[in-house]
Order: sequence, then structure tokens, then C-alpha cells
Amino acid sequence: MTKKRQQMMMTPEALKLVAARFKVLSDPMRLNILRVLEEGEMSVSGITEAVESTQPNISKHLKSLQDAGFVNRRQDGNTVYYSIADESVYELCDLVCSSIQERLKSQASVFAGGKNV
Amino acid sequence: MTKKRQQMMMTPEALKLVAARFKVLSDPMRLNILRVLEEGEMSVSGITEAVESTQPNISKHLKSLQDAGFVNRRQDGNTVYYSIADESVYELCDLVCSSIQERLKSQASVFAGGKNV
DNA sequence: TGACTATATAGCTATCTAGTTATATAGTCA
DNA sequence: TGACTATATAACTAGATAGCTATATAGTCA
Repeated sequence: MTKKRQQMMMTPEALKLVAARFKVLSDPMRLNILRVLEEGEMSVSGITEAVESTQPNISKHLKSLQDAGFVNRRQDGNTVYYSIADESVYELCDLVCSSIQERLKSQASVFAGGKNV
Repeated sequence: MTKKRQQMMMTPEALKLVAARFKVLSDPMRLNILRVLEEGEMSVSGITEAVESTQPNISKHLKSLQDAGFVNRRQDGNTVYYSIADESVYELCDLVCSSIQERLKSQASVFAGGKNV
């Protein structure tokens, strides 16, 4: 567990890029959209219905997801389909979920009288 | 690459938790603090100097990092030392960095005339 | 062409937050 | 005790943004 890691990126510009990417993932609605898209490509109206929001709101979120490179856009006639472009987003979510679970578990052990950090 | 993944967490509360965690990472200054702490435990004043900011600002950021469980706090006399509590944050950053590099590479190939998505 | 549909965008508002300055808190040391 | 130091907090400002309504754009079909 003490394997040497390479130093994190360090220029201010790089930090901004990384932060911006995390920012796109820092909204529950956008995460919900990504979750829906995990099942496959879907139209804007389909997504709107699936996440129970309004069409303009979803279009805006999809734009930011696309700008960040998380989703792809495909137009067929006058309906537009979005799909996942970067599968690593799910790894990110899995990591965060595991981390949250760890944290909740250790907090629970406090209440149970177990030892924690 | 097509291995089945378990479905992402789905309750609204879970989505909020995950989003909140990403939000803490969505600021360049906080990422910079984490980068500095990668080298080991450091005092507030040390961090403030390392990232070239003001002490109140850094204290505030450290508080949000601590609330999210990313860092630990240890007081010795009247100086306070912070250290990394959750190493997974570096995995998250590595994933994002790789993803950004992939993206930049594919964009570069467009300019070079290579084929892209 | 015009009526219709799907998506995108503009403009607005309420909320949030990074950074600032000033101050409070709390520990050390004489 | 008082002077000093390190950190935390309060109060404020400026900028960002999620969601809304209204509207624009663009594709289909008669």
C-alpha cells in the first residue's frame, strides 16, 4: 500500500483542468444523467423523462457533459441521442462510492463502540 | 473492456453524497493543498506558504476537506497539522489526469490529421 | 409551403462559494 | 498575569450556476 506514486500534476493550469472535470461531476442531476446513460444511448426527451426534469435543464447539463468529453452526441432526424464517451467516469464514481462507504462504516463503528481513526 | 459493472448508486440522497464529494475536489486550491499534503503532514502555516494563499482561506479549505474526510487534523501546542486521510483521492486525480491526457491526445490528432471519433 | 416536433438557447432569479479583512479563540512563554 | 503566536471564524463582496420560462432553431411530414 506504500507503493511510490508519481507526483500529482502541478501547474496551475493543470490543477484548473482537473478541478473543472471534477466540477462537472459535482452535480446530482448530471450524475443521474450519467447513471441513466449507463444503460445505453438515449434521446434528450428520454433522459428528461428518466430523470424527471425539464428539457431545457437537461439540454444544458448535457452540453456541459459533452464539453467535458463525458458524453457523445449523435443526431438522427430531429432527435438527438447522447451516450457515454468516457467510461472512466464510472470508475471515478465507484471509487467515491467505496470511499463514502468506508467512511460511513467507520462512523458507524464509533456509535457501536468500535475503534476508529 | 465490456465487463459488467454493478449499477451506479441511485437514490437521490446517494447521488447528493457523491456529488458533494466531487464538489470538494472541484477547486484548484483544494487540489493544490492535497498535492502538498502528498509529501506528508504539514501545518496550516506551512500549507499556506506552500500554496501561496492567505491563512483564513486555507483554514476554510482545510475545514471542507476535513468535513469530507479527505484529511486528518492533529493539534500539537498551538500549531495544527493536517495530513491525508483518504488516499483514494490520488487515484481519483490520476484517473482524471489520464482521462484529460487521452482527450488532449485525441484532440491533437485532429490537428495532425489523424482519425478521431 | 405550413403545421408540428425535438432540441438548443436566452434571460432571469435565487443560491452558493472563493477570497478578502477583521476579529475571536486558544496555546506558549516570560 | 500579559505579550505573543497559530489557527479558526465572522462578515462581506464578487462571480458562478442550477433551474425556471420563453423563444429560437432545425428537422419531419402533410
